[in-house]
Amino acid sequence: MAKKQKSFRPKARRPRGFRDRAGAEILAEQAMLRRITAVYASYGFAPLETPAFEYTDALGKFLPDVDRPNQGVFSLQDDDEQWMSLRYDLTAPLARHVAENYDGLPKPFRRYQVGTVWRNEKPGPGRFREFTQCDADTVGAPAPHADAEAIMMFADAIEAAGLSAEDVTIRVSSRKVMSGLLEAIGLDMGESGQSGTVLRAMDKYDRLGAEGVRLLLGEGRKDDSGDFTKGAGLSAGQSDAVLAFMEAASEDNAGALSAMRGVMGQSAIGAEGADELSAIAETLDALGYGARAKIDPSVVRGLDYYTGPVFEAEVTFPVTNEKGEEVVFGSVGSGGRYDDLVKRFKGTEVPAVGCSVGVSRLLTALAARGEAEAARGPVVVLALEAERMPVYHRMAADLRAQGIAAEVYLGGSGMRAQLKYADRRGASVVVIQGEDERAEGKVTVKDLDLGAKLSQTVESNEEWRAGQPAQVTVAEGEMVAAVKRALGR
RNA sequence: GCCGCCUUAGCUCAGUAGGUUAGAGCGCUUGAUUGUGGAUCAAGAGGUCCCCCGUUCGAACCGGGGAGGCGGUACCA
Repeated sequence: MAKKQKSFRPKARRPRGFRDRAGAEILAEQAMLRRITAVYASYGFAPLETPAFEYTDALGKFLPDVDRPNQGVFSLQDDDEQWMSLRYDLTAPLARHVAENYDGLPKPFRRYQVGTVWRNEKPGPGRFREFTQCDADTVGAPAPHADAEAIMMFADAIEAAGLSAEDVTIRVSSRKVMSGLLEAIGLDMGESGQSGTVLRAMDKYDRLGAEGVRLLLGEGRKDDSGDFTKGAGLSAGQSDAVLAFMEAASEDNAGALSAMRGVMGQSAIGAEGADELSAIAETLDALGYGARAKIDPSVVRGLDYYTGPVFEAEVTFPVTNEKGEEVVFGSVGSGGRYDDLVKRFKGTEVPAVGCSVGVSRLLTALAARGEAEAARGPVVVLALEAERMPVYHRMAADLRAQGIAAEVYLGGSGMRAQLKYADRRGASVVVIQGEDERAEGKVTVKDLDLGAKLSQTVESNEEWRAGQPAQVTVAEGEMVAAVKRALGR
C-alpha cells in the first residue's frame, strides 16, 4: 500500500524473428517483386493467391503419431477444434489448390505466386520467421524439359531481381542420384535416420569441406563452438564412396555425370536420375545457362517432398552483417521436382516442378553490397500562412495532376523546421510562397539536392547567408514548370 | 535445442578497487546568423546503466537465475 500504484504499460516490442519494415525497404521489395513476376509472366505463368492459413493436415504437418501439429509451423485450433497452420511455403497450398480444383484446371497448370510465409524456427542472419517468397510452378509436366525450364526461369528471375549471372551459382542435383548413391553403398533411401544423416552431411560439403563431411559420415564432428554432432556411422569404404560422389562436381557437366555414374554402379534409380540430369544439362548448355547452372552433387535440400531434380542458388560474393563481419549466407532461392505432393490428396500421381525465390534474402544480399537506392521523397509545399492553406493544397494538387508526388506541410512549425522536415523526407524540391512572394504573385522553387551540393563548397558564413543559388522565384503560373525543371523532367 | 560473445542516452561506445549530481561523439530540440534544410556558434532535452533475486552500510559494477541481441552448430517438416 505504501508504493504508488503504477499504471500498467506494455513494453513496446516485436516478437522474436519478426520485424517492422518501412519506406525504402518496402519500395525495394515491391520493385523486385515486379521484376521477378514479370519474368514469370513472360514464361506464360498466371498469378494465384491462396490464404495465409491452411488446415494443418492439408499442409501435411502433423507430428508423427501425435495429434498435434509439427513444431516449426505456427498453429492454432479453429472453433470447431480443427488445427490450422500458417503456411510455411507456397508449394503445399498450391498442391491443395490443384487437388481441389483439378478438373477445372488446364494441365499443365502454370502459376506464379507472391506471398508471406511463416516458419517457427530460430532466426538467423537474414533469416526471419516471417518472410516473402515468390514462386512459380508447373503442375502436370513430367518431362525433364519442364525441370530445365524451371531452372532457366529461376536464373532469369534472379537476374531480374538484380544479381547478375556472375553473382550467383545455381547448383543442380537430383533426389534420384542421391538414392542411387545410397543404394550403391548399401543404404536404403527410405530406411532409418541414417540415410538422412548422410544426405545432411553431404549438404555441408561446400561449407565444411571433405574432411568435415568425412567426420560427419563417420563418428561425428565437433564444431568451432565446441558442440558435437553425431555422425552417420558409415564405414571408411562407404565414406570414400560418398566423397568420391561429391567430388564428381566439375566444370564440365558431362564429366560430373559420368563420375557420378561410376560411383553409383548398377543402381537403376541412380541411372534414371543421371539420364534426367543429362537431358537438363543439355538444354541448359544449349540455351546459354551452362555457366550459371551446374550439376553439383552437394545440393540436397531439406524438404523431403522432392522426388527428382533439385536446385538452389547461392550468391558468389561475400555477405557481411551490419557490423562488417562476414556471415555464412545461405541460398537465395531453390526449387525442384515434387511428383507426389498432389497425390496426397488425389491418389493419382501428378508430376510438378517449380522454383522459389527468397525475396527477403535477395534484398539482404543486395543491401549488403550497398546497392540500396536512396528513395526520393515528395515535393513539399511549405505552409507559411495559416489562412492560405487552400492555396497550398491547390499547388500540391497541380503538381499531382502532372504526376509529381507532392504534399503540403501539415505540422505546426516554422519555416526552418519545415525545410528540415523536407530534408528528412528526402524531398528534392520545396515550393515556398511566403508573405513576400504572395505580395508579388510569385512562388519560390528551391532545389534541395542542388543546394546541398553547392553547400559543400561554401566556406564563409557570409557566403552561406548571401546566396541562395539553388532556388528560383517565378510567377505563380510557372510553378509546375519550374518544379519540373528542378526535378530534371 | 546446444556452444560462445554481448546488453550503459535515439545511434556508436567510454566508464568506476563496488561509494553522493553516470560521460563522449554523432543525432535530436531550441536560439543566433535581416524569411530558408545542408556550414558555423550557443543553449537544451534525453538514461529503471536489459529484468528479477541475492551478497553488501551501499550494486550499473560482484554472484545466481531469466530475457533479448549477435554469431556458430543442429533442425528446417
